[in-house]
Amino acid sequence: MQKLKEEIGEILAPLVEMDAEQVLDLLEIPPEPDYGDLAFPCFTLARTMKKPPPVIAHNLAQQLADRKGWLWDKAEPRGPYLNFYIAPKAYSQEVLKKVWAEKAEFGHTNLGHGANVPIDYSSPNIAKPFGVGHIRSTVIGHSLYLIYRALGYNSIGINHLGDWGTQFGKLIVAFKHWGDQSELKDNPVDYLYRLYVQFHQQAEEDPALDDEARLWFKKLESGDEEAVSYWEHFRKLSLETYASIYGRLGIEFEYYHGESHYNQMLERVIELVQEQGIARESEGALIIDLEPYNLPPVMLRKKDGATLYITRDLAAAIYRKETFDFARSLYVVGAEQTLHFQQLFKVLELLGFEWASRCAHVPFGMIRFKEGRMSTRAGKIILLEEVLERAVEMAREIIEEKNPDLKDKESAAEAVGLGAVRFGDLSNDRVKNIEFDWEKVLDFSGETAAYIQYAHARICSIIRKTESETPAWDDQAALLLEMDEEITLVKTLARLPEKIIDSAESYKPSILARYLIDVAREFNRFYHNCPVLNSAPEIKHGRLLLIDATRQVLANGLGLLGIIAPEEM
RNA sequence: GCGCCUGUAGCUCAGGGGAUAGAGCAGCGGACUUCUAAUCCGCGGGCCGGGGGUUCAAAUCCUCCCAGGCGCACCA
Repeated sequence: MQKLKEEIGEILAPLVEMDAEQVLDLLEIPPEPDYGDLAFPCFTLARTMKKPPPVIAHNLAQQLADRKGWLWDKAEPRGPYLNFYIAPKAYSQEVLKKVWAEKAEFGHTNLGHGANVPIDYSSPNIAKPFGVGHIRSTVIGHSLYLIYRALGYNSIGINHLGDWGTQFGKLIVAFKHWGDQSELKDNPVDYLYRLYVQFHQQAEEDPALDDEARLWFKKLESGDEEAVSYWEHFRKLSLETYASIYGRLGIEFEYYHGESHYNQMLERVIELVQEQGIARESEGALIIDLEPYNLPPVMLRKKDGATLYITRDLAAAIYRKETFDFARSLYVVGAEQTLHFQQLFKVLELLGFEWASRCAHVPFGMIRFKEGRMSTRAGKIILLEEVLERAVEMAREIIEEKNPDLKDKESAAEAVGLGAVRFGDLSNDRVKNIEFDWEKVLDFSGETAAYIQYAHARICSIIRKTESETPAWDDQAALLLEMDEEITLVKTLARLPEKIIDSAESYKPSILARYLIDVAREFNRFYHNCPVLNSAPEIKHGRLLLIDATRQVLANGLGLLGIIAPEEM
């Protein structure tokens, strides 16, 4: 907790001839609880003081021997470290009071001061089914959206739909050759997807189809009426299908600005690039050479005059800057596009935009089968809807078995099932690939969302059994906590604010997810060793305050992951 | 060929300069007349991919190698 650090910083700074701030930077959390709660390493002092670190630690401890602070009790040397031990009671009171006072705001800060942070996430390709692969950008992006909000930034969710490009040429060709209106109407995305797969199969044998597709995309770009009407039709039907998935997952966007949204700006981008003299013609195409920067060239316009993905991304980046004047602009897009973003940001820099450095690609690994990667084209894919459905069904079965009397089983099953899927994607470092495994998806034991939700539900259950819905604050009751399990839990709760900041700065919701597992684990230990309702009245009150704070931390944290914390399950 | 990412317990992964490298799963053994056993407690399990280097200190930083993944001009 910050207050404790500051207290120690002030005490220590004059003794080691450093600024309080420098001391704060050095303080670290020891690996073992036995080693205290905050450690000051003496290695860096060894040089200036010309003494071995353990001697320095020992001397400092002697100077502090008879002193203690409000939040710390004692300082002891251990090897090269000077370890500070918190004053458990005062510290508990301080932490619990803060959570009590801030409630749903605990962990939130106002680092952002309302600055805009557009976040590009989800961004599915229209007319392709929403596979499990797409859930990563969606849930990681949405969680970052919520986390930045909690830090006082004005997050702006942008769904950069893949609603433009050669694939529409392909779909138009496929539909003209083999399409059927009534099948399209019945199950649009699924049908378009089948056509898309069919196109790629046929194109293997008949490459002329690819040329035909390119031609149709070119027609689309030049506003050909027939092409545009196909495109509008496909787009509209796809969006309707996505809306139901987003609704179910509680995902929201400020803007559905797909690639097509930037069509009118493309000419301007090309002019801009030419004015800056960084582009040149090559084999009939317009390219920017990035060789001096060790990057492959960027193509802005094909020899047939059609634009590419990066042309639209340049327009989008400039549009976002002009519209939102962002503090940061985030792109939650798969790691396979790292090179694309390196090129994009480099071109922005070459155009003289100093804000290029405020754009960041937030990459993540792919979801793969044991046998290899998923492929939309080849039809090797698992639909997100199927995953969600099976996860919720599994949750339903477990609830039926464990808690048959539960009133609202359906909403609990929904929360647990969807939470499991989300958590699976959020809890590991995003840069790593994930191997898709039904057994793992459907396992709700151990380090899972259900583990956290279960702890939350247990707390709610205890509180429900007391007279009042939420325990009243009591300074004295909060001072009575002293069991190891209680103090460890308090210390863990105190870390929520820093974990939220760490998650935001590293763009890693997994940091928060892991932390919530720790909170739930410490709560479970407490739960098994410290009765709440059946303890002496003063102790009972203190413990109620403790579990209520735990409930709040779990709820706040899960909320930032986009996971619902049911009161019963 | 070049570039980026990853390699930690049987499996899935935390830890990303600092004290004795940690969880979950799987396995074995315990704990429900007591606040929800989706839980808890205990046991076994490791050349942190390999070599070299920087440092008082390396799983962590640098370098080379190996293995896997992903990219590298007319897809997104």
